[in-house]
Amino acid sequence: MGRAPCCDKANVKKGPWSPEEDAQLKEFIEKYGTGGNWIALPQKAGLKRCGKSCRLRWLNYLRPNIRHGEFSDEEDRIICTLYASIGSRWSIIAAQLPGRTDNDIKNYWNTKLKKKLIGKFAPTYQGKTTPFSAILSQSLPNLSQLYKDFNSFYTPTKSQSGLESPSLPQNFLYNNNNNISSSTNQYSYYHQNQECLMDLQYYPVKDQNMLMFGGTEASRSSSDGSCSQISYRKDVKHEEIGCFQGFMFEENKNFMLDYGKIDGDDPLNTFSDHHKANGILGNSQLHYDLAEVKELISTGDVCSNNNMFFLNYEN
DNA sequence: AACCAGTTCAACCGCGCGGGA
DNA sequence: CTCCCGCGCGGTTGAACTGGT
Repeated sequence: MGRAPCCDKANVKKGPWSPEEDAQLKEFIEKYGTGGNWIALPQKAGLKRCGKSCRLRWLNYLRPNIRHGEFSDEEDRIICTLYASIGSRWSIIAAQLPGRTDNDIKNYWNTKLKKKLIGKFAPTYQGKTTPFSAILSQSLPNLSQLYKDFNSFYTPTKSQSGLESPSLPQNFLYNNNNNISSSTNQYSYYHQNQECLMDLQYYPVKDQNMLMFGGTEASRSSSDGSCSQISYRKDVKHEEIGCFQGFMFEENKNFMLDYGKIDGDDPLNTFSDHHKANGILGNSQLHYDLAEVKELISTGDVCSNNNMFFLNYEN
């Protein structure tokens, strides 16, 4: 037994709105407002439409100052930045773009922008073509914020067993952050009122100033002392995108935040395989060093003058 | 001209949330 | 505190459109 329908489905019109209906709705709302009740509005306005349909039509098309048409580069940048940090919260993203609706932005992202980003770069590494997308944030985040972002990117989806954490490199570096335990090297946070712990690994890459930080598996503590392992995936739908990585640059300190592999059944192994395949894990070289990334940015194909961005690797 | 595949985007649907009774 | 109801949101659908053969 489902929820009661919001209107009499048999007596409401569905499908595209006619110009007459548009005019009727517009005229009514301009005259009387919505009255704070969309459900009652169609009857008052003499429309054979569901209240939700009226609301959608008004918000997406009829209300004043709606903008349609091409998105500017600046709008692209804002959408990418926000999507990278909050995911598919279209209404919040829309709030940053005056005149744009959440529906418009959602459609734009799903049909154009996502593809545009994925196809933007195709540099080669060891003979492999590696699509590359870059998304910049407004300002240089501090490490604490970076960890918060990291937290927001992940959500436990299923239990998994049999995964072993890779051993930490000898020259493991510890970052002094409130959420990270120096003794256990675990990042703690709360999900669904339960304390969750994530093992962290730092891998030195390329040079001493560039570090990699990866959360590849985690354990959730239980009251009975048992520990079950959980895999982590992105909260947002990035399955098609593949492995998402973020870099952060500070003066003389270049950090790479690795969000790990997010598709495949075994995040730990795919993470490892992926990075082994690309020569990232351990002391070997990174795809792009700072100079290379700066060069990519300077081509103008991605936004510049920001300090944090996200890279996309596709296998 | 006809057909097909891919793309776009308006609109629908179901669900979670919050406010009021 | 619980229940009900409307709103708002994000995901999905499908008709219309476009481009290629």
